[in-house]
Amino acid sequence: MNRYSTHTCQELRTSHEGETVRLSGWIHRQRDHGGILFIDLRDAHGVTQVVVRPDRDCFEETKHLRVESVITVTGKVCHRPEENINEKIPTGEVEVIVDELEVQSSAEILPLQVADENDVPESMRLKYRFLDLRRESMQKKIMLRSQVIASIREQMQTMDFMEIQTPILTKSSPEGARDYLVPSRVHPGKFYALPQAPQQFKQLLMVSGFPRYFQIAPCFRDEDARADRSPGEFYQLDMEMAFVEQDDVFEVIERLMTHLFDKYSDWPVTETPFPRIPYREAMMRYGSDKPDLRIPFEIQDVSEIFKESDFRVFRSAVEQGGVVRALPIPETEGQPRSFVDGLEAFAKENGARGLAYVVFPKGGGKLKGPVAKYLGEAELEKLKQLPGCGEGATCFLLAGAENFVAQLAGRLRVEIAKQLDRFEKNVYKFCWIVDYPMFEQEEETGKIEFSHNPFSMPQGGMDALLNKDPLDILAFQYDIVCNGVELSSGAIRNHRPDIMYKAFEIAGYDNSVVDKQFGGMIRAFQFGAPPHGGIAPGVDRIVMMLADETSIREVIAFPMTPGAEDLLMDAPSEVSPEQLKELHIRLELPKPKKQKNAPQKTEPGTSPSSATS
RNA sequence: GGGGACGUAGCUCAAUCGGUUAGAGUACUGGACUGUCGAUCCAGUGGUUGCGGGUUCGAGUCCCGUCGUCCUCGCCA
Repeated sequence: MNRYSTHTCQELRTSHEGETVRLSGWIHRQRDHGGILFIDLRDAHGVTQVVVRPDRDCFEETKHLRVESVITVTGKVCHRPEENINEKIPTGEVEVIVDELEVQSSAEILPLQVADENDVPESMRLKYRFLDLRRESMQKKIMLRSQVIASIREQMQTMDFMEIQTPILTKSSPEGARDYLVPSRVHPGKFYALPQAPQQFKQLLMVSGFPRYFQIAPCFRDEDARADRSPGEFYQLDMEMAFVEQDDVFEVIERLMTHLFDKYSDWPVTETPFPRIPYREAMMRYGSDKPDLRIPFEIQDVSEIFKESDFRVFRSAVEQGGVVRALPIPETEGQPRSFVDGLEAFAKENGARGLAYVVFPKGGGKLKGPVAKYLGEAELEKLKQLPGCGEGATCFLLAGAENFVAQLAGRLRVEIAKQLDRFEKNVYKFCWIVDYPMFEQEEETGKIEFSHNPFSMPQGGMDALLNKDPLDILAFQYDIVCNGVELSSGAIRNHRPDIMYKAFEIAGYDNSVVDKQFGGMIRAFQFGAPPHGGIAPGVDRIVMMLADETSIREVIAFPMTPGAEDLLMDAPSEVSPEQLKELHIRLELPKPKKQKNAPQKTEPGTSPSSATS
C-alpha cells in the first residue's frame, strides 16, 4: 500500500465500500462528540469525512490535533446510513472509519482561518500566503491560472508559434519605466537591467528568421502599483510575427482570446472581429483609451451648440480653442441631491472648477440644475435631443481644454456607472484601440516625444515623417481592451533604420543616441530585417478577468504589496557589507525624514543615461 | 511625491451626543456529549482601542502629528 495515499480526498464513492484505503491531507474541520470524532480531511482535490471511534489507540491524541495539521489515515470505506449523507460534498455518501492515524505535521494556532473564508487584511494574507493559498477560492484561482497558461501554450503552438526564452539579465534602456538594476561584480560600476519586456529580443528573433515567436515572459518595471498592476514583476504573453500587417496580429489574438474566454468563462464574449476604435474617437466618446464598453452611455461633443451661447463660461471655452462635452445619463431624474453633489466633488477633486448639469424632468416639467437658467431654449432643446438624453435624464456638461475635458468626462462616466451600478453584467466586451498618435507634445516644455513606443512604424512611413506635422502622424500602434482593462499594447514595428533614425530625430535624439541605446537592434536591421509586428497581452490581467477579480494580486501566488514588498520572504532586505563590497557598491542613504520636506541631498552615484520621462 | 478611506482581542465586527468595568462571533484552552458535517452546550484565556501629543472633570469617540494598510493621481517605451 502506498505510504501516504491510495486515493485522493475527493475520489471515494459507495462503489469503494468495504475497501481499506489510505488518505493524506489537512484537517479541514473537526467535530468532537466525546464518544466519536469526525474529521473533514482535505487535500487539493476535495474533502472526505473520516471517523475516529474511541476504541482506537489514536483517539485521545487525535482529539487534540488542531485544524490544518497534516495527517495520514488508514481505514475502511463505509456507506453512510441514509440519514447521515452529506449532499454538499461529492464524497458525502461515504466515510472512512479510521484504523490507524499518523500525524505528519501538527499545526500551530492559525493567524488566519482556512476553512472559514472570512475577510482578512491583505497584509495578513500576504504574510501567511501559504495558508491563504490553501483556501478554496485561492486554490481555484491558481488552478485557473495554470490552466490558462497551459491553454495559451497549446493555442500558440497550434498556430505555429515557437516558444523561445530571452535573457533576464540585460541592458538598461533609457525609455519607458524605471529599470530594476543588477550590479555587475565582474564589471565594476556597470549594471544589468531586468527586462521591462523582451521587446528588442523578440524583434531580433524576427531578424533571426523565427517568424512566429512567443513566450510567457516575466517583465520587470520599477513603477508604483495599481489594483490591476502588480509592482515589480508580471507576466506577458509576449508574441511577435514576421511579414504581417496589423490585421494579421489581430486575427491571432482574437482567436486566442475567444478561445480562452469561451473555455474558462460562461459569460458571452464580443464576437470577432472585435470593434476597432481609433484612439481619437475613443477619447471623444469614452474619454479614455481603455473604454469600458459595458457602460451604456457616451460622451458627446456639444461645442457647436454653445459656440454662440449667452452662457459665457461655455462660449469662452470654445472661443479659446477648448470644447464643451455632454454626458447624458438616462433615468436619473429621481436621484437625490447628494448624487450630483457627490459628482461635483469628484469633478473638483479631478481638477474641475465645477460641474454643470441639467435635469430634464419627465412630462416636460421645469428644468432643474444650476445652469439651466443660463441656457437658451434652443440650446436646451438640442441637448435634450442628444442620443441618450431626453426626459428623465441628467445631462452633465464640461467645458475647457480638450484633453482635460475628455479625460474628466471619461472618469465621470466610469464613476457614474459605478455609483448607479449601470454596467452590463456578466459579459466580456472587447475592443481594439487603433491609430495612436506617433508623437505627442509634452505640456510643460512643448517638447515632441514618442507617445507610446519608439519602435512603432509610423503610418505613411518615411514620407509621413518628412512631410507631416509630427503631431498628426499616426502609428501602427494598438491596444486591446476588455471591460475597461488594458490587456495589451502592440505595434507593427519599424524595421527600417532610416525611418528609425528619422523618428528618433523628431523626438530629439540624434543618430548616436540611437546607436548607443539600441545598437544591437539597429545593426540587426541593417542585415535584412523582415517587416514584423506583435503584441504582449498581460497574463495576470487575463486571469484576473476570467476569475472576475478586480485586484491582480488575487491571481498571483506570491505577489508583492503595492508598496513593493514581499511580506512572506521579507524582501527587499539589506545585504551584508561583504556582498556590497564585492559589487563595488557604497550606500548613500536618504536621511530618515523627521520633519516634512526634509532636504534631499543624495544623488545617485551614477546616472548612466538621462531617462526621458 | 500628492489626494482619499480605514486602523478596537490572533481574525471579523460592535460600543448612543464625549460618560463610569470596551462587548459579541470566530479562533484558542478546559469540560459535557456516540452521527456530526459552519456540530451543540458550559466555563475560561485573550485589549497600552496602531503610536505620540493636545483639548476635557472624563477620550475608542474631538483636534494635531506620526506610522501602517488599501484605493487613487502622477508614473506605467
